[in-house]
Amino acid sequence: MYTPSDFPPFAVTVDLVVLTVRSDALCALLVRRGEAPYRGRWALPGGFVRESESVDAAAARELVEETGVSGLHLEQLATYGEPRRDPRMRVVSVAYLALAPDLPVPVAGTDAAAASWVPVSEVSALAFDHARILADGVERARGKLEYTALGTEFCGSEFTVAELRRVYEIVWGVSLDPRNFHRKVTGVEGFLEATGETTARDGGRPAALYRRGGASVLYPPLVRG
Amino acid sequence: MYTPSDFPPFAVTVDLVVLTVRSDALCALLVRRGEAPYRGRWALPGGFVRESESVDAAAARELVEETGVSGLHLEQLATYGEPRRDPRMRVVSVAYLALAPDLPVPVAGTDAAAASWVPVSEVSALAFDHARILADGVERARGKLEYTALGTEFCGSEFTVAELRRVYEIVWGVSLDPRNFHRKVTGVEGFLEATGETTARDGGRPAALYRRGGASVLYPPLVRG
DNA sequence: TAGGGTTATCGTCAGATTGACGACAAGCAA
DNA sequence: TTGCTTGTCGTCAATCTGACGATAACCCTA
Repeated sequence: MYTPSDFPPFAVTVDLVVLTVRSDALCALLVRRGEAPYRGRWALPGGFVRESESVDAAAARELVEETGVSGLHLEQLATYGEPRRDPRMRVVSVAYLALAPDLPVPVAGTDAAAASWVPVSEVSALAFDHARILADGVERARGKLEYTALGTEFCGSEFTVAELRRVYEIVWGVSLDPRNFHRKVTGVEGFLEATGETTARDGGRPAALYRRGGASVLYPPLVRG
Repeated sequence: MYTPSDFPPFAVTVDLVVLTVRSDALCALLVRRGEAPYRGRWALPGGFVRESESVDAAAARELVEETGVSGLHLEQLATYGEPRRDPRMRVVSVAYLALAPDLPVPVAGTDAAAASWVPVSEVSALAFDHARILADGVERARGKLEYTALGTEFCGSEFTVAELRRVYEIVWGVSLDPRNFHRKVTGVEGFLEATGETTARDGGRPAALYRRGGASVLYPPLVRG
């Protein structure tokens, strides 16, 4: 009915673009490769999809393994399948984008020598085609902040409007008017949910604390700069 | 260095969601399967990725084979990799979205018994998980029309504002005010390029003909109904 | 050849949204 | 108490949107 020549065998992997905002910079989670090829180079975390798991499940599994945290937002980014992107064999990689709050130091994975948060502006010479995947992920994240409520994923469970604004400023690399930003995000139905509490952790007048609201799309969208 | 158990072999395929607007309906290109499994069922066109071609190239090749036309807009949609989505073996499928003008009758593919444009509202019982892939493609197309200039891809090389408006109305399933739509699309810089000619093919007063402009993103976006 | 029907295009106007920015509130430190 | 800092509310002009009136330019038919 069908023969092996009908479907050349591929290896299928997942690669993760995990982004966070910390120390006033947009950072990506990278691992240093412990094995050839590209031994010693920085790369995106990822791994082979197992025989009995879905591709999405493989991505979720790797994400928990790398960050030690579950429940993070995870979405498919794109699939990369150039014939020679891995020198060993034909590999098709499904990339995922995850947005995380400022997590503690990442866990060193099983097959990675080290894991670290690296500001995306300082990333250079990644293994394979991971530079392009990372760039695609950053661009997707920037776009997502405009018309979805995902900016809150970079914050903790409770946050102030100013903290959220700094996320936008850092991810987009622009500065936003605090008063207009405040009016906008508190005005969009379902974006933020007031907790009733305040905090003075940034000095100055105490700010109201909010939680993520139920809305996932923002209409009208926020606008960059 | 590595053993077969590290990377279980997968078959990798591409599936195409090819959409067009014809006879006042949003239609998808479907083929009737000539082989098991799902023999006789409608399915999305697609096929195996060859050993020496990239996944993107495989999608482009299939698109030309199925439509007989090259140069259509083609973009990655998503990748589907549930373990049992193909009963024969583990298959990961990369789906692509293509938008086409009203093409002549599609060409019957090599391994498909028949190919046809089917209104998406009348599609039922597709093979594999193709119903979900088609739904994802339609939803993506609807969204793309809001903030990109891709609506023009459904039109021929020259078209009137009213023809473009009907595309939006059919894809979104809403009705739009002709006067406001006209103001909007002719006002966005780079969206439409006047040819200087007119046509009266719809009866009534002759309408100005336009070509696609260079813009790919629409700012501000169009809004659904 | 004068209407009447149809579609295209321009104009108007009120309401909503945006961007720039003034003003005041509420904490901390000297 | 005086500043300094950050948060929040208000104002105002410019712009955009949605609803819709009016006119233009073709076809058809009487």
